[in-house]
Amino acid sequence: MTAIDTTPVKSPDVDRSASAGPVRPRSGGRGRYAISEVAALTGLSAHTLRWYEQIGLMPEVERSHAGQRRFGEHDLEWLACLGKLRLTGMPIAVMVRFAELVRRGEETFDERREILERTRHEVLARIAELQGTLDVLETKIDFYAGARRASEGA
Amino acid sequence: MTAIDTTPVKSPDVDRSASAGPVRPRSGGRGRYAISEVAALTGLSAHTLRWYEQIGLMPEVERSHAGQRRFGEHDLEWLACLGKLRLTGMPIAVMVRFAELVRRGEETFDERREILERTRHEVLARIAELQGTLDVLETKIDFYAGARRASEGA
DNA sequence: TAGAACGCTCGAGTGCACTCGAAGCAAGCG
DNA sequence: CGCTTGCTTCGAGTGCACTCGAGCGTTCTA
Repeated sequence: MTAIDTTPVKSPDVDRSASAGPVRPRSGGRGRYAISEVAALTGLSAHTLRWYEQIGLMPEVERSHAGQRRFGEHDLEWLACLGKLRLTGMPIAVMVRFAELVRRGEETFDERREILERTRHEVLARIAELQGTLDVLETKIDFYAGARRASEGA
Repeated sequence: MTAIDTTPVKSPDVDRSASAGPVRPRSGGRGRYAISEVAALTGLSAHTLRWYEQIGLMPEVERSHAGQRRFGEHDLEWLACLGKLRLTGMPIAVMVRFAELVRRGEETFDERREILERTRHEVLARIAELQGTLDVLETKIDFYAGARRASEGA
């Protein structure tokens, strides 16, 4: 009951853009990924990954004996979660807040839910807005297409 | 046939946010609006309106004898159009390009249509993306709501 | 006609989300 | 052993879309 802080969005829909070739584990250990591997897997740059940790978006990544980051499966899942939140347009500051709540444990479930519900409303509003622009766009496209037909035919 | 460069999106869905009280015409002339009036009508700041003109987003606003801007109905329609394009998420640079094409006249209908079609695709993609995040969001919200019910009941 | 309110230009500043570079240490291969 | 590759920290730079301020002229209202 303590490991499910991330809400199990197990879908490995990790965005493989910028990945070149198969990712082979660098430092043996089961699910221990070097930063470059995680960069390849997530599409985020190594710089960005370090920055995420620095600002408190990552819980605190394990280090190798030499001090290098070793990301675990758990970290990858969390990054996938962050990716989804980022897609909603959620500002980094809110994601940081959310990450903080996750670190604090189960007593923050309510606030986490509130954040997600607010986000849901914003996403719905944005979708409606975009739907509205679609109508305008299509009207205009039809206008230009019509103008083209008119100047060609007859 | 020369006045319809804007494509007549006549819907006066001008966003009246930030408008305080009724807008009374400042400098008499039929549909001649001062910058503050246009700001109130569109929700854009006077600074932003000047900046839009400066970067070539506005065709070139008329001036009073003293050099103050006097926006016409045509300008308002164009601003409404820009507002819609902005809602699509279109970058300013593309809007500037579009404005330039509008100034160049009817021979640019094709490129205008292309821009709008590209935009339409992007909007559709963005909507799909947001729909995807909605699913995740709802799953997580349900999880937290469920956890709350579990800790309260039984 | 005084004075507040408004508008002008030009250039600098802001906030966001990265993105990059420099200097230096560490790992691992031939 | 030397070399490439990759990692570290820190701080500065980028691109976008505004946003603001200074300093000065104009216009409206009492």
